[in-house]
Amino acid sequence: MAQRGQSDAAGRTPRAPAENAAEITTPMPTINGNGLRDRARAIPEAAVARLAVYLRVLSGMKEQGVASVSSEELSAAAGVNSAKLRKDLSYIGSYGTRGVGYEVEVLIDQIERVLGLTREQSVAVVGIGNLGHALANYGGFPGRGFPVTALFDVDPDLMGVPVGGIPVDHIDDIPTICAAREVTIGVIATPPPAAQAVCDRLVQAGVECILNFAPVVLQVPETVEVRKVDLAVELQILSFHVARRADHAPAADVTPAQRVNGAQANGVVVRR
Amino acid sequence: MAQRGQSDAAGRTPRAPAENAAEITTPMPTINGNGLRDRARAIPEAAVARLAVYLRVLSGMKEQGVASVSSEELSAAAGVNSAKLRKDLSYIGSYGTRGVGYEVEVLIDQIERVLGLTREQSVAVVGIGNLGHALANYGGFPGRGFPVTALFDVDPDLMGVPVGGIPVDHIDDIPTICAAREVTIGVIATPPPAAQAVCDRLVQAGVECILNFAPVVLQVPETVEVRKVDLAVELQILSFHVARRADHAPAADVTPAQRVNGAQANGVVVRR
DNA sequence: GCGACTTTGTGCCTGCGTTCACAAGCGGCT
DNA sequence: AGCCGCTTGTGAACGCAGGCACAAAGTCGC
Repeated sequence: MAQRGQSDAAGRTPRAPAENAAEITTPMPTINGNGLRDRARAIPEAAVARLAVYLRVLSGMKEQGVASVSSEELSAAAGVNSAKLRKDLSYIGSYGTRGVGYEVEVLIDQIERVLGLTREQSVAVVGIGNLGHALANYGGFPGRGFPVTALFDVDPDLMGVPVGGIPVDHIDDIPTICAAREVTIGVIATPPPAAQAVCDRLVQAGVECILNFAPVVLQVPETVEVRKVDLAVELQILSFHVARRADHAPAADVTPAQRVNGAQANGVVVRR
Repeated sequence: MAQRGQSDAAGRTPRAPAENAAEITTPMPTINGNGLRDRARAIPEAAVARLAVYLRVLSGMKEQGVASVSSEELSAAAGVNSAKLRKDLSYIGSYGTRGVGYEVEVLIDQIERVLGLTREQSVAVVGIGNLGHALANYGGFPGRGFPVTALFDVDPDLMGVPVGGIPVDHIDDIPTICAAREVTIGVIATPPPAAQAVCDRLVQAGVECILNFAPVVLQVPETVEVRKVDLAVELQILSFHVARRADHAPAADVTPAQRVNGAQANGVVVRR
């Protein structure tokens, strides 16, 4: 119960959203040091993912010279409901102006701050196959980047060969090199059998966040955050939908002719 | 019938249970009644994603000669709660034997049936850059595959060059070639500016499911299913967690175990 | 300077997905 | 043959996320 109380009833609502969410899940405030950025804890995971999308859209707008944007415009461009967008933004504070909208630059700065993009995150990619190559060259992230500072593989032919400007090292060197280069995010793009071993080495090196492309369930200490991207699963989900359609409406079959590509979205007419 | 009123109150901390209990009214989604496969409609999206994971684990078990498995074992291997696993499986029918477990082969067959893997889904990959190469060569999917039957790009140097055994065609030929090869799933791995145009062509070709790797929000008719994989967003989510940790516990910490988020092991101790 | 208009921020309600706990059911043991 | 232990399948509770709708708050026009 930090400084809540009647302030939100009285007029100002400093950081109300953090309250009602935290109230249920975590009775323990744990406002260590500064109570300022602590509300970041209360942001729902799903909202974080969307914030990243908003950030990209905003970056594009900034480049086009757009200075101000309303929740309606931004939500349309990001493909979400405008109420949801406003709620997402309210998690990180109140940076809008009623009757006007949001200042693009301010919003960009705030989202970057919350997402931790103000300090660069070193990334290590393990497994320099096709996918690893793609990732190593992916350098062009929007706004601040995630510099890939280390590459690893087991293939002797790859050792020392630079890919995307970074030489490849042997996975046995993961602990030393990652620690030395202060890698904070590890990306696993190895064949499935090697993934767990690689993961263990990354953890050993102090990496606390891992993006896993290998189709295996990694076992990690609970201090380590893992996100998984599984191409096969994505395809199978789509396959499910194909099958569902086929079962569901066997009559309305594929008729390419009648399906004129109407750029009809969900009622949203975003042109850009 | 369940006298759970007592046993529940015994070990729980009920907070105002009266309110929400008011209107449960189970939707009753017209499940079975006739045992048709039409109930596939009722499977939650999240459950479908997990079914794909179970399928992979089961395939591995089958190869190792495992004939039968309990929900406890399977859930541990898949990194989920055992109750959740059983509920997921119950969506597709009752194929377990009480007191024993599930027959691996039966489960594999049923999951494949529900996911629509019994008929092969032709996949087209558009954008043969680094990522496109990786996808084109990804052929080795578990169990039944998703044969990649068409590749497209705009680069004249790539035309006709086989990648992963399939020649590359120009994106202008998407409508004809995709229709001819009965492509059901399109994968977009192009640069962002080209994505929407490619998407339109795929839709025009009759493709109803699209996997989008380009960081743009695609506008499609509502008959088309789009799934998005965004590497930058994934990294930014991880970055958020790095930042949260840094703010939260500058020193060695005890992670708030409340969210071991991510479908990873929930304190499940796995052999090895 | 005041009123009307615009847009944000959010309380509340609804619905979905996850979790819990237990009865039903099956096999093996005595 | 009957009981006992194990495991499934599921009804019900719980918590989170999404969406509506409105009051608060600021701007613009007159």
